[in-house]
Amino acid sequence: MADRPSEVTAGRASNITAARPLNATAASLLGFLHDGPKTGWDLVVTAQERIGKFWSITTSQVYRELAAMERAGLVEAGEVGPRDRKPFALTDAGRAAFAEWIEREPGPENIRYPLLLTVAFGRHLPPGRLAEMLAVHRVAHERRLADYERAAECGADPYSSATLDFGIVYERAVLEWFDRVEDSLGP
Amino acid sequence: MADRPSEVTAGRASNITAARPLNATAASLLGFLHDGPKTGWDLVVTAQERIGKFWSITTSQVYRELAAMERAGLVEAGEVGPRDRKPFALTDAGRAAFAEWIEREPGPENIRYPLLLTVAFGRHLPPGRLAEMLAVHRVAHERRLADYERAAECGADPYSSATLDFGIVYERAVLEWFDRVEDSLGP
DNA sequence: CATATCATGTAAGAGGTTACATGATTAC
DNA sequence: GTAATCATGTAACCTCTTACATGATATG
Repeated sequence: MADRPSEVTAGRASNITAARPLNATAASLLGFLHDGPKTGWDLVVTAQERIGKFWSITTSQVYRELAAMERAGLVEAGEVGPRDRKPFALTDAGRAAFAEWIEREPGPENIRYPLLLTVAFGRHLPPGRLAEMLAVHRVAHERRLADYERAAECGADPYSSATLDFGIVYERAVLEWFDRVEDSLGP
Repeated sequence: MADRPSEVTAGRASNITAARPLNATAASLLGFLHDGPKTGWDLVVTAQERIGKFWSITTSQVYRELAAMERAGLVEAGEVGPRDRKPFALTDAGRAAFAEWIEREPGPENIRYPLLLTVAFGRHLPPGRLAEMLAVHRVAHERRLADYERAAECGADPYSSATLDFGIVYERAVLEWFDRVEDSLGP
């Protein structure tokens, strides 16, 4: 285990209090805890599987939010199990905080796609280099589409299907875009 | 004008040095400066117009990155004009830093769409409420698609067209998704 | 002369990433 | 026994957002 936190630079805590609305990442963790207690590790894995396509979460964040939510009384640590597994369970306050979060109007999406920046400034790049970059990203999207379509074959609950479907529709659109762009910027 | 920065808490400076590669936001600003000197304000407006669809930038960031890039010698302030307009021009070092940035492999995209989180946890919401939220977002996407299509009618250089085209393809895909989701989660 | 817009920025901190440290247990 | 993976976390830092402060100039 790492060093004890120094008093001076102890990791800036995530800002979770009763007064402020939850951030979406913390809320998601609470969401997953509705299915029963989970450890930080479990949550990382679950989040990656279930919302990783459109909401990336790192292990650092998970442990930080869990600690903050424990301080705020939204989750409760259970008994430490084998391999230091430390399960967290939802409290009533946590359930209430989640309910409040999910009632709120979801904010606007925000896409950050560095490749599009590169394309936007494409005139500063030899055409071949740009085509190369596009090709690299195209195969990544093809692969993802294939993964999603495979996942869609084994059915799931309607909510998971809906988000998976978003991924499929999105990836198809991006691939269509690659076709068009390779025509217009290629030769 | 605001208070002078205190020595203790002076705004954390953006970390731009010759040693590290530029961040994408700073690089974009340099990209726009290839068309001639611009003030912070100009850059905010230009960025919003040209890359705002897939790379949001705030005024705070612009002024901070400009200050950092000036310290690093990547841009040079010109004479202050009317209304305190302070134009910045690209230096040779800035041109070189941009060239280096755009040669790099662009990173993966990252989409964060809170609505999808809400859908993923939709079972915790009365169906009508979820439908309401979907409807709100649908009209936002319809509006954006219309804007993009209007913009596409007045042609532009191929690189701008390509990124605009991404927006169009994306918005159409999202609308298609709304159709499907309203079917599967609606009744 | 009042309001809108142009224009500059600071302060504070939330949220996210990267890199690291540590050790237990399972599978080969 | 050694490598992979499970599992917990800290430290450091960057990036981005929100809220605010300040004033000049154009427009009605």
